[in-house]
Amino acid sequence: MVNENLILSSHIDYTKLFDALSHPMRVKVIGILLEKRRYVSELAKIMNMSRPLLYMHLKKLEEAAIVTGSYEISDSGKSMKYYEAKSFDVHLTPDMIISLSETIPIEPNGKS
Amino acid sequence: MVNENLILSSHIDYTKLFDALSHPMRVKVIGILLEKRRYVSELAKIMNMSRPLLYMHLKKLEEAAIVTGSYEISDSGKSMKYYEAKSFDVHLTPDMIISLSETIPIEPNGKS
DNA sequence: TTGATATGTAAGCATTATATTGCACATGAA
DNA sequence: TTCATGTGCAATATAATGCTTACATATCAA
Repeated sequence: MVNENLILSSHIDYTKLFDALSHPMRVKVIGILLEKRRYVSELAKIMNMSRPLLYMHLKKLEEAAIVTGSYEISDSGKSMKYYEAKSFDVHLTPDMIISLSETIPIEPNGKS
Repeated sequence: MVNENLILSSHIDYTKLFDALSHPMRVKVIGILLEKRRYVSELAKIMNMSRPLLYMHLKKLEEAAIVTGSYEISDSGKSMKYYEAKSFDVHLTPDMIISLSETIPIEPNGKS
């Protein structure tokens, strides 16, 4: 049986993954969500961060498939958006980077 | 004996590391330099990239301590700047991110 | 009805990142 | 001297990020 909460390495967009991990506050968010799922306002309070800014970071994390959000109706009837972190297992080594590097084409002007 | 070509995990600035890896062309550069060291103009030709742009990327990689540059006088007497990639071994797992997350303070406004 | 709490998102602004063009200097070989 | 090749970097333009303030809607409880 496949663990659906684990990101499969073959499906990873590494550029997005590394970009998602390139900001301390996003790493912090992942750390918090790995421990326990949280809804947006709750997370914003913990992080001491405005919701618009938090949304921006969550969007990046979601695009990198590190976290997922889902709506839920609380007992009191309010709509809550819960975020949780997925599991992952990426081994960063020279061989891994060489393999990854070989999948990257060299464009005419070095762009990508 | 310590392998001086290996980045020790205890010395890694992960934000800089991930930021360095967040651009495809930089990953490509690392892949190329892991295979063989190259001097700047040579690398620029391989990458099909202007030197100023390549310098910008190399600067980021150097700040993340993934590559190092050094000058050398060629047989013909010209000054060449050679770049080579260091080795590394980073295991990206939930536990690792949680540990990393715990080192990141929460600032008053979520900044960092 | 008002207040607290949840959602979402638009608009503006400052700062970085990315990428180009152009110039300068040095050396060896033709 | 001129050409090819190596070095470095300034100046500029454009795009993307990061962050704030503000507004809008919805529900429950007082």
